[in-house]
Amino acid sequence: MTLEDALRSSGKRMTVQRRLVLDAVRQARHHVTADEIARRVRAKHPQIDASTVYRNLQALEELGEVIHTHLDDRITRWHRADSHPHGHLICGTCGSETEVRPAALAAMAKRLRDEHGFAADLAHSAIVGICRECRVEPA
Amino acid sequence: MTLEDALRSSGKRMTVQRRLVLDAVRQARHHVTADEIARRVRAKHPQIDASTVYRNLQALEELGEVIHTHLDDRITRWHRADSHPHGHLICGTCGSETEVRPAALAAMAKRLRDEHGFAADLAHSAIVGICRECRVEPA
DNA sequence: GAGCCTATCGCAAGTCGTGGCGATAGCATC
DNA sequence: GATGCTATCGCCACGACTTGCGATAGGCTC
Repeated sequence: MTLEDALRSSGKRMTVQRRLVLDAVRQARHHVTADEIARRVRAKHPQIDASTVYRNLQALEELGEVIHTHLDDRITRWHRADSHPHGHLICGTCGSETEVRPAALAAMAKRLRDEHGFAADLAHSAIVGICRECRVEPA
Repeated sequence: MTLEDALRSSGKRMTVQRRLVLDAVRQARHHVTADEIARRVRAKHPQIDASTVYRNLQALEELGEVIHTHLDDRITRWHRADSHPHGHLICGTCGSETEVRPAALAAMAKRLRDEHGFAADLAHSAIVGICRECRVEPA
């Protein structure tokens, strides 16, 4: 389904603001915060409000164009929906962040599906714990 | 180690505010929000500020008395450290919340430890996905 | 291309949580 | 029990969102 089809079938519209937010997320290499997106967007259209950015990120997520992730701070990260999926391991001691292949999480996802009928999205929230270095030599 | 020992050895003090916050978390049956704790605390001492509640929850967590958890909203939940540990499965579609025994998550924790040397705390953040009911009959 | 419906916008106010600052009060010592 | 060091307090302002509201502007229809 194209973006136009998705827009039409959900009764949404394409505005200049929505276009700019989508482009900003697509151009970003990795995860970006709403604030970073707002800055990029305002480079061309300075009057665009932060709430517009937030609302468009939500709308674009409903359309399947972007995805958000939670690391262990209070800041939501966004990325394009077609980037390679992966989980995050975050060390609560030193704050280091490691990416893990979905395969490493698939076994647990399968178990949750078998035992609870629950289709887990293990890339949505980071997994918090203690990394190898901090276990050996606590900071 | 008793609470007094823990306080002494970390250079912390026991204030009436800290006592009230700890009691409020201990008396709560399940998870509670900082706001709910603040309300309980203010029932006796109305002048206690929200920031004091937040800072005491942090301090009590460092002392090992309370623990915080993230569900899928932006609100942190607190509970006593000696309650039975468990993970949370949260449906992104209907919002339902299911508790899971740690054993169901232990297999994945082991895999992360073996492959990445990472000691995951799978009770810290809820696991988001789609529950059985919503998979069969999407809302 | 004008008209109409309503999704979306910019603005302002509110929520949850964090951090700085001067005042207060634990608690160890005398 | 008085003294002194400093952890903690209440207050306030900020940061990341969220939400209600009247104004604007997509985009379908004629």
